[in-house]
Amino acid sequence: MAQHKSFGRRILHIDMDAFFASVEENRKPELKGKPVVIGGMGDPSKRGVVSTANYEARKYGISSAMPLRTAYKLCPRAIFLPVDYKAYLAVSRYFKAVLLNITTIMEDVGIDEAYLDISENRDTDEKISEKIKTGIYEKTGLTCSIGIAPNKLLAKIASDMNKPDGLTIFSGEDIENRLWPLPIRKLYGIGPKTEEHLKALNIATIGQLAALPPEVLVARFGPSYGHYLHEASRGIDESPIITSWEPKSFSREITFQVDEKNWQAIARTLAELTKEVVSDLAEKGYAARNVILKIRYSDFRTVTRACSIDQAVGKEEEIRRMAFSCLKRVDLSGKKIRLVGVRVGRLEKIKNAISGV
DNA sequence: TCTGGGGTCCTTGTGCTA
DNA sequence: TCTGTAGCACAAGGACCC
Repeated sequence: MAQHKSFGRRILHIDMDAFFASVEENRKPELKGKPVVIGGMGDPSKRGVVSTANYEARKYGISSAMPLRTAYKLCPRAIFLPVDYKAYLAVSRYFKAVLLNITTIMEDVGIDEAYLDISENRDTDEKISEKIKTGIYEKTGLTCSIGIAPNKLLAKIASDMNKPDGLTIFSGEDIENRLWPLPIRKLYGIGPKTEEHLKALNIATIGQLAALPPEVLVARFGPSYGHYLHEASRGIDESPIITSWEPKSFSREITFQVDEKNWQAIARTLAELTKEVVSDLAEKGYAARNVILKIRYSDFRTVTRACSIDQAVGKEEEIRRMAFSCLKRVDLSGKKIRLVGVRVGRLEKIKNAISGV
């Protein structure tokens, strides 16, 4: 893992605007101005959730992670499309090439986001942003939002402040006036559960969180996360830009269209998923020491069973045998299964691997 | 009634060993 | 030999991210 860390940093966070939906609108101009929802198989009568909704669809209250069926109820006239990951990846490569022209100190964050360390760049923030926005628009026809701040935490919050096609520059002096009035959910790392916990303590804004003694947070959330919350609420973040990393696991999982209780169907699905995971391992040149099975029952209760060995393996029969030994330890008697998944971890790089990626 | 898929990291509980 | 404890590894679950 390559890390870049320095003091007096200028970090830029870039987030593509409604990325999947924008790519679709770009290649199908007839979609422009209409509500567009991307998710699952593109069929709102089937199981799946919203990956991205364009700004027109968001007016109806449709948002990411919402079940497609709910989105359909909110806006039946919306156009529902399946996720075409390959197409979005191709566009992603174009816009990241533009970023690499600015600096090679870039951290990839998924398909539509990135951090850049522009500390050594002599241009002004405005000039750099203009170069990026123009470059990306020329290459892809898409717009993006940019945040620039002394660290990753604040840069990310900044890029979200002025969407779409925005630029927000955040300095250390803005903590009190611009960070503290924001709701706690705007802080990276605070999800629905932590929000609930904090609301129970009458904490609704980042400023109120910053005013809490760190001991209270540590007592409530443990040393690691408690300390993180205290620092983050004060805009403190020393985390480095990570320009390269090794994967820690590969996984595949699938939700059945209708809950399944037939053992053979579950076993068949597990075998198929295992095959795909093994193909990932081979393609990326890894072997695994750990196999984890995941089962979700119809009541959404989720269990996992793991199995480890001393010597890393990459052959399908071996991984499948481990996955099935895990399956035997799960109670399936008369129970309906919603999801089955398999993950391989404790990866070891194989020498002389054939890797096309 | 509804709640995807592919990841990472952290916490907690448990069993082993010194 | 018994008991307590600390450290470690691992399994399982949970929270969060895009």
